[in-house]
This record gives sequence, structure tokens and C-alpha cells, in this order.
Amino acid sequence: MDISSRKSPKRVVSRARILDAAAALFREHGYAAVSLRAIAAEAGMRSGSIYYHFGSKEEIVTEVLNLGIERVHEQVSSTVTALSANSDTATVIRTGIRNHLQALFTFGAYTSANVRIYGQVPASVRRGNLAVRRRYEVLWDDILSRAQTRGGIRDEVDLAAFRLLLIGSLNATLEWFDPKQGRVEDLAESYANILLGGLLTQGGRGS
Amino acid sequence: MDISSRKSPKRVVSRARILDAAAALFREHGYAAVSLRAIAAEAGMRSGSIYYHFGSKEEIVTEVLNLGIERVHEQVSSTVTALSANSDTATVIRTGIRNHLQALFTFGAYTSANVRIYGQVPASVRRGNLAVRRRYEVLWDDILSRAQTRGGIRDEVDLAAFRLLLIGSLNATLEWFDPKQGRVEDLAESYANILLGGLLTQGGRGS
DNA sequence: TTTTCTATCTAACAATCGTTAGATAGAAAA
DNA sequence: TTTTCTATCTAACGATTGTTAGATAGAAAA
Repeated sequence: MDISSRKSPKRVVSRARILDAAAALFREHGYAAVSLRAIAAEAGMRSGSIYYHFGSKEEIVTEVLNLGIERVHEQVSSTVTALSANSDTATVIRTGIRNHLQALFTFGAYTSANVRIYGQVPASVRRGNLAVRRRYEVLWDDILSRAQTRGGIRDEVDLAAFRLLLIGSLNATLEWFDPKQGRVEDLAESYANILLGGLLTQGGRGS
Repeated sequence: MDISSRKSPKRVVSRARILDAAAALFREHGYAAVSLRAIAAEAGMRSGSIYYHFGSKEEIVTEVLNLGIERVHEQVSSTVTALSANSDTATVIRTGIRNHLQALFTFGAYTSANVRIYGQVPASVRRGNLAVRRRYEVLWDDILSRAQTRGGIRDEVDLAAFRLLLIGSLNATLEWFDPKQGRVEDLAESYANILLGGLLTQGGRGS
């Protein structure tokens, strides 16, 4: 019973099964439409047993929401940080975009549950998720302002607007892109091409 | 009792009140979380009375979803069509973006209900909304392919990806932009600037 | 005036909801 | 072996759900 020993593995496994089931069901049907009985059935137990692991339905959804963002944050943060210090702006942004999308689809149940149900969860749950969201926004704000300081980003670009446009458009891919139909890398390449170079021919004035 | 006479106005008014109430509540709490009793209360009647106007909850949500898209479609279609035939690509795209955003916030209850709950509504309801969605996508595909044919859009840009990125990022503004805090025209200007000209300085290779 | 129609109401239905209390089987600790 | 702990189960609670049937008041039509 040394202090840092692994806790009972069964506890951990059951908790994870409940969270996986909840994330998948929330994503598909929304928060209120999913009953604890449905989550329990998907996790292979009865609804009463869930209360051994979580105090309430709100506690479950809070954890699902946080995990969704934290996993994207970790992947983008670690891969962008790993780049050499003098990588050009295009490389940095491409890396961020690619890894955001890859994490989005790797942890698809949690991330798309987050995108879909955040707006319809009780206000107290939203508050519990705010700090985690904010931290991820700050990560991108840092990446972008550093690049603009170095002269890699056009002066006319409003960085706050760009960050919102970027994350909004990337998260929206969860609603239509199917990683079984196409490669996430190709999607990332295509999106980065548009966001970095823009739509128009020749310096902003097409025919 | 001539055939084209106006129907009893009360019927029309009550129907509209029910739809307005439903759209606002769906947007805020999601589809399943909103009871017919809550919709009825917001519309100033009792839940049983709703069945005089609609056959089921699904019939209500189907109409809310369709109205949300149709109103955006109408505004974008009419304003872009009204442009002179030789307007340059930047003007056409800017007009489309501005009017999509304006319609989004003018009919905010219906449009953001649509964005938020589409993914969590029964499959039969989603099917009833598909054709309306598809028509709006085709409108943008036509605008974009016409512009690319005329040479206004870079050849490397994947038009299908651009349309998805565009609509995804515009719709995502519903989650954070508050028309009481800032002007929709400024938001549109800022987004169009990024999407048309891109992020990078100098032809795609910043420092 | 009498009749018909319109729009709403009340009251109830079976089903399902989140949650709780208490029982229980097996594993771990003594 | 006996005791304690872990993780689950069963069964029930009051509240709420979408929906329906039938009553009703006022407006419109005859």
C-alpha cells in the first residue's frame, strides 16, 4: 500500500468505459436526450452503478468536455513546441492545423461531443469548462502573435478574428469529414493552403 | 370564401409564436431538453393546444430547421444575383459573406438552432432538412466555380474544401459573436479579408 | 337566432427520467 | 479462515415526458 501505487485497475477501466460511452452518446443525441440508463447499458452495467464512479450526470459531462479540449491542446502544443525555433510561419501554422485536425478525429467522440453539446449544457457545467477552453485559445494567440511580430503575417490580418475563424472552421469539419473516406493529412493540407494563401489570384484583386 | 382569401390570421399568428418559441428554446437547450410544455408556455398557451397547429414535436423542429436555412439562402441569393455581371471576384465573395452573416444574426433563433441541433435530431428529421441544405450548398458552389472559371480564384484552391471551410467558419460565429457588442459588417469585413487574401505576407512564404 | 367552425383548455395515459437506499458477490487484507 | 473493501445489482421514489380525448368559449356563417 505504498502511496504512489496503481489504484485498483478495475475502477479506472470502468470509469473510462462510462466516459467513452457518454461521449459517444452525447455526440450522437445531445446532452439531455441521453439517459444514464443508456450510458450504463453501453458501458455494460446498470444505471445505479454509475453513481459509484460519478456523483451526477453533470459530473460526467464536465469530464467529457474537458477531456475533449485537453487532448487537442496537448497534441498541438507538443508538436508546435518541437519545431526548430527558426521555422517559418507557414510551417508553424501548418503543423498546428494538421495536429488539431488529427487530434480532433483521433479522439472523435470527446471532441465532437464538445463541439456539439457545449452550447446546451447547464450553465454550471459550461463554467467548469471555461478555463480549459481559454487555455487552448491562449496557445493559438501566442503562436499567432509571435509569428506576426516576426513579420510572417500580413499586418491587415486581425489576429483575434483569425484565431476564431481558424478554430471554428477546423472544428466544423467534425460535421462532415469522414476519416474512413479520406486522409486527415490531405484535409489539413487543403485547409492550410486556403488559410495561408487566401482565395484570390494576385495580391487580393482577381478578375 | 373566395379561394385565395387570407386565412384566419389568428391561426397564422399562433403558429408563428410556437415556432419562434421553439427556435429560441432549441437554440438554448438542445432538442430533447425542450418540452412541449415549455414551448407552449413561451408561446402563451397550454401544451395540448400545440397539437391543433402541429402533428408532433418532430414536425415543429423540421420547420424550424428549414426556415433557418431558407432565410439565409434567400438573402445571399438575392444580393449576389443583384450584382452587376462583371463584378470582380472579391466583390462577389464579400457580398456573399456579408449577407450570410447578416441573415445569420437577423434570424438568430432559427439559424443557430439549426447549427446547434441538426446533429442531434432524429434521423427522419435530418432527412427532411437535407434537400434544403443541399440547395444552399449548390448556390455557393455555383458562385465559386463561376469565379474560378473567370480566373479570379487561385488554381490550387480546392473549391469543395473552400465552400466547407467558408460556411463552417461563418456559422461558427454564432457561438461567440454578439451583434450588440460589434457591427456585423465589421465582422464580415474582417473574415473576408482573411479568406480572400490569406494569412501570410508575400505570396505564401513569410519569415 | 341558430348553427357551425376555430382555437384553446383540462385532465389524464403509459413511459421514462435522475437519483437513492440497501442488498450482495467476489477480491483483498488480516 | 474471518473480516473488510470494492464494484456492482435490484427496486423503488417523485417528477416529467409526448401525446390524446373530450369539453368549451367565442367568432363566423346560415
